[in-house]
Amino acid sequence: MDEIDQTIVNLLRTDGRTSYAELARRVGLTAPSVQDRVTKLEKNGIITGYKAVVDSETIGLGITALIGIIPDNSADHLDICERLRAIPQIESCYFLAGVECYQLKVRVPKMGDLETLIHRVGAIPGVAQTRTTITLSTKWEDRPQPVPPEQAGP
Amino acid sequence: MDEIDQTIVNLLRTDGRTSYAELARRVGLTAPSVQDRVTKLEKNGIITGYKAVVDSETIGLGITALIGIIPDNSADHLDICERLRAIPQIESCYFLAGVECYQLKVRVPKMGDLETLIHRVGAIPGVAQTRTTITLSTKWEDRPQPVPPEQAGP
DNA sequence: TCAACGGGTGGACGAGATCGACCAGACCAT
DNA sequence: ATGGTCTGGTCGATCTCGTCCACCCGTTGA
Repeated sequence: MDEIDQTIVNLLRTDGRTSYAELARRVGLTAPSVQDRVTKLEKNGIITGYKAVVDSETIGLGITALIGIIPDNSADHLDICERLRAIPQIESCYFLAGVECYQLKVRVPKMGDLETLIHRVGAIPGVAQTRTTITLSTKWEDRPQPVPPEQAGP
Repeated sequence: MDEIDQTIVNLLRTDGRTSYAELARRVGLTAPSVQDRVTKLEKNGIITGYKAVVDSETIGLGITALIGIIPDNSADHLDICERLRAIPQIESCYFLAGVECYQLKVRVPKMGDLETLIHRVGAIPGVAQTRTTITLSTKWEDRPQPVPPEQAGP
């Protein structure tokens, strides 16, 4: 993970479809060696995939909400996690340090779908309470910040 | 935005580097017509970009936190938003319906950086209070859900 | 009926991806 | 020093892919 790798990662994070030839031009290497580096970055789990970014509203997922979950004492977190994962509308799921020990980011087409979803989450065993907040607008999302310089080892 | 477009979008959301030739095979068209469709999807703002997905921890952004912002009455939201946007560590920013009218998702290398960041956000004019929650683990993030079927028009 | 049009196909050509062979420097044990 | 090995690069050949253009075919509307 040298400086060239960082540049490659930064380029791919802002445009995931950049060709190897183009990357090669940017970093001053040849295409095969860049391809080799990218393959290694993927193998080492640094690059875990590529995604098209889609405007949620225009594809009919106009409503975004954040749902906090407060568990009860008997909560089986493996089970909760598994059941949450089975709900496709939950796009992100964070395990938090706090009373609300999960936060979900969900997207649905209509308010009725959100209501259904909240009931479904609330019905999961171990979930004592949920707290939902509607997002009025997404200012921005998943903006890639540059890879920080490698910190010196111990 | 017919069924074929939906398939293309779903494929590109799960693998943004799928070639046109491969997409063509999947949807049963030829490469040029698929390319044409993708270009139109991009022009119409349905596909807004492509990103490599990177494992934050391995690139040195091991700490993820959620910061809620409670504004004071004098808050100038355009100004707040602009100042927040200038902070690179803020990867996402949602405007919420609630007391905490913004929620930020931030990533930093070390705890010290988070402290600095919280102070910086707290110092923005119009920000009365912040509430930070550390994420202990990210169960999953930005999982693409399939494009919902086009709802019937009015 | 005919022209225009949107959306598709097929072919041609240049650019890109990919593979193998080869090369240079770093490192290590002899 | 010397030779072996390893890593990471280049070069060149080949095959695929992207991209442009001409053409086709069903629909629409005058």
